[in-house]
Amino acid sequence: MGGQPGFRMTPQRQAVLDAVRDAPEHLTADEVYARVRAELPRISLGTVYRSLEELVHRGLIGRVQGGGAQRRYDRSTDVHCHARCLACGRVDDTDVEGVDLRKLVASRVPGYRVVGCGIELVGYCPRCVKAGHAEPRG
Amino acid sequence: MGGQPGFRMTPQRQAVLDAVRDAPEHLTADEVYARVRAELPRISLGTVYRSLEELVHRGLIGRVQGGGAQRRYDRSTDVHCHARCLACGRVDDTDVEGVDLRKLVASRVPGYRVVGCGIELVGYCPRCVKAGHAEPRG
DNA sequence: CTAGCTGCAAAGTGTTTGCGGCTTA
DNA sequence: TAAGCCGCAAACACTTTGCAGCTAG
Repeated sequence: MGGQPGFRMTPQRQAVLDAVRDAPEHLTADEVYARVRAELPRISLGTVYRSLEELVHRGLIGRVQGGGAQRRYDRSTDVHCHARCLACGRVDDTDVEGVDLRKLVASRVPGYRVVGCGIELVGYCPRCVKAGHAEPRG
Repeated sequence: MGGQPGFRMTPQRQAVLDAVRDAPEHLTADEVYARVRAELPRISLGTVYRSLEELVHRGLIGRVQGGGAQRRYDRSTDVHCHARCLACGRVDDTDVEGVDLRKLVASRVPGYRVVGCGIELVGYCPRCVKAGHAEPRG
């Protein structure tokens, strides 16, 4: 647990890590920024971006593969499936029946060296369905 | 087949459609732009973006779900899997054993209305493996 | 002392949009 | 003629980066 040389878990990084870990869904950098500012009002957006990438690089958080416009971050670094809302962009974890994720990660693509995978279901989240937003972008 | 009211298949749109259909891999807007300019040197990047979105909207091409920075476009609108290269960003079609795509599209996520899905394998493409680029971003 | 980190602001990258003019049904 | 489209350039949204000062080891 001693960490790695030259890496400091500063208050800023801890706050970013906590924000990602405490969120039930997967946050964008902006959303992390908003949450962290409650605790550290002088933190900059640049620091949030740098911290997120650093934490991904250290394996402490994951980055969501899925294809929304914005990048999202994930408290889990395990392979799992995501559900993404086309109306509001929200991303949640989910399960998919009949898909063996371990097998999937072990998939072979001719000539490729495969190192990971992502499954994404796209649709409309409960909130947007109820709000009648179940149409793409208006 | 008759097309829809108020939609014109202009030379620009045809060229964009052809570029997407003729490419073995999935192109970014920029790559489409470069190809189309060979034929229509005065076309603008804005027109390429507008045409691509229009063609997606008409169901003539697909948009790649996967999570690269740039959006990519796909000659097929069917559900299928993609392999994405972490080094060069290239996206190819691929197959995955043991995954029933029809079942996957029919997946249920509690509360969600699911309308599509994407499976993406990430790794390093043959060219980048051979070139020794099989490390993320340098 | 010095490697590492931060806030700030400017620069990048990829995409969208407003507008005047052109084109085609 | 009018609806639709185009090229151009400016505007946008998100992310990255250069820099000077601060901080912890």
